[in-house]
Amino acid sequence: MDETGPAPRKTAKARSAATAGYRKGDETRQRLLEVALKAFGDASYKVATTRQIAEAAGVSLPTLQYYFDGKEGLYCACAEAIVERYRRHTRTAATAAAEAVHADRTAETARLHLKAVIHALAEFLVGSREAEGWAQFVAREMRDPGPAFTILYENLWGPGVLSTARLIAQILGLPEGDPGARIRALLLLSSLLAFQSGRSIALRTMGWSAIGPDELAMVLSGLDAEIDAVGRNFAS
Amino acid sequence: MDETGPAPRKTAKARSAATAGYRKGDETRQRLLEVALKAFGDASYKVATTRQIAEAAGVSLPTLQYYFDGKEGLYCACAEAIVERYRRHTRTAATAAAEAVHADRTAETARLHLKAVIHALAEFLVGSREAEGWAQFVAREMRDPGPAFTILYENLWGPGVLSTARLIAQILGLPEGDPGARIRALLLLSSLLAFQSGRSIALRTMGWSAIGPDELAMVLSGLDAEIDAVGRNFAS
DNA sequence: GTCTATAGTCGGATAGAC
DNA sequence: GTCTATCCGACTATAGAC
Repeated sequence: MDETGPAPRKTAKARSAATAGYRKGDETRQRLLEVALKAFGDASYKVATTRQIAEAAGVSLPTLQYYFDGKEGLYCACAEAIVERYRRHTRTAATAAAEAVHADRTAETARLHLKAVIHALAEFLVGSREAEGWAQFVAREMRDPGPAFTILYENLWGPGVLSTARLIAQILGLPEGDPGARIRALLLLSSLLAFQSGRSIALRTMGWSAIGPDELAMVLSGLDAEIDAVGRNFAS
Repeated sequence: MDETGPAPRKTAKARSAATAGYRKGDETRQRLLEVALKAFGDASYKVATTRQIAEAAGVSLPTLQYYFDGKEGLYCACAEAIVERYRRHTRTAATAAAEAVHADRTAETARLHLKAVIHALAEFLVGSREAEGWAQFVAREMRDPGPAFTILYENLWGPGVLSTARLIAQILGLPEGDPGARIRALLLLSSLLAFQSGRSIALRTMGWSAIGPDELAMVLSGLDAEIDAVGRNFAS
């Protein structure tokens, strides 16, 4: 039950690193992965360099080759690590919402759970210092699809958008899978990124120097207002 | 009154290209700029290459050097060109909204103009085929601030967010410059990017193959619903 | 497992002819 | 104004010793 888990992560050439027994070099592998997560968070796939990563990890270039079979293998390993860590961070809210959808199909229950999910996501994306780089990684791969797009779409974006859309459909009284609900889900999730991908703009606009707990609370209340408004009918 | 205007765009070294008279090479310069806009739209500053740009423009590398004093100069010239073209595209809606703010300070007028501004922006960002690359350029520079960040923030993001925030504040009955209104403005503008930066996710989620007039209409109606909800009070 | 040394490629920029 | 030729640095990956 380690950070990365024991199972299926080696590429063909690097298989030997996972032979049964003590696996002496696992710590080196882990250090490389950690450094790479940071590096690929700071810069895109093309711009980040294996030299820089190897140096920061205190190993030489061929070592990286040995464990991950090259730059692309390392990049994809990072994507898988992000998926796994993201799951651990948001499991609670996600399963609670999923159960609620089945247990109590009223609009107000769905609204409460939508708020809970969005709060969890916002806290993860904006609040957690370490998640900042991961979010950048995911956002970049979304905009300029690369070697890890499929991994991230199938494990993060796809399920996330769909479960959000399900909650919104329930609030609006629409059938599951309604296109309008999906659009609203995309708009809502995308607005979250104002304070993540768009951090430099947001800081400058708000006159903040960082997004701490107080700032996060203001953002959350803005998001709540948006969610409160979903599906309300009003005159005029 | 040409595409780029006559005035102050040369760097020190490239000054000679703008000496009085016929300026024989202006057409070459223009061609390079056009190609560069496309190239820097498709790829980031680091990833796009001057070789590729020069070749696509049908000139050699030193020519690029001659007109723009290197890669960075070309990049900033692109940013300035985008600002200028964006202004031409949205002048109408922007000035109308600005006047309305002064003429008629009711919430409903502000709401109508907010819708008009957002529609104009969405049509520009999502609808216009040529703006696609420009939007990518701007979005990238927002996330990873580079040589052109200041140009784009001061001329695009800053004014855009502020005028949106002003309209929202008016709808909400808050004083101009209220932080809550600014947050709502950032959230609203950021949600627009779901169908721009997030195009690959959006297409896949919606099952669309492209965003044509019909799809754009659905997005606009989602945005309208969001705007309609701003500032409404409702009993739970 | 991890290293040194190096191959092979490609990037931006410059010198200097025309 | 625009070119050809070239420099030099940085990158990914491999060969092969330890």
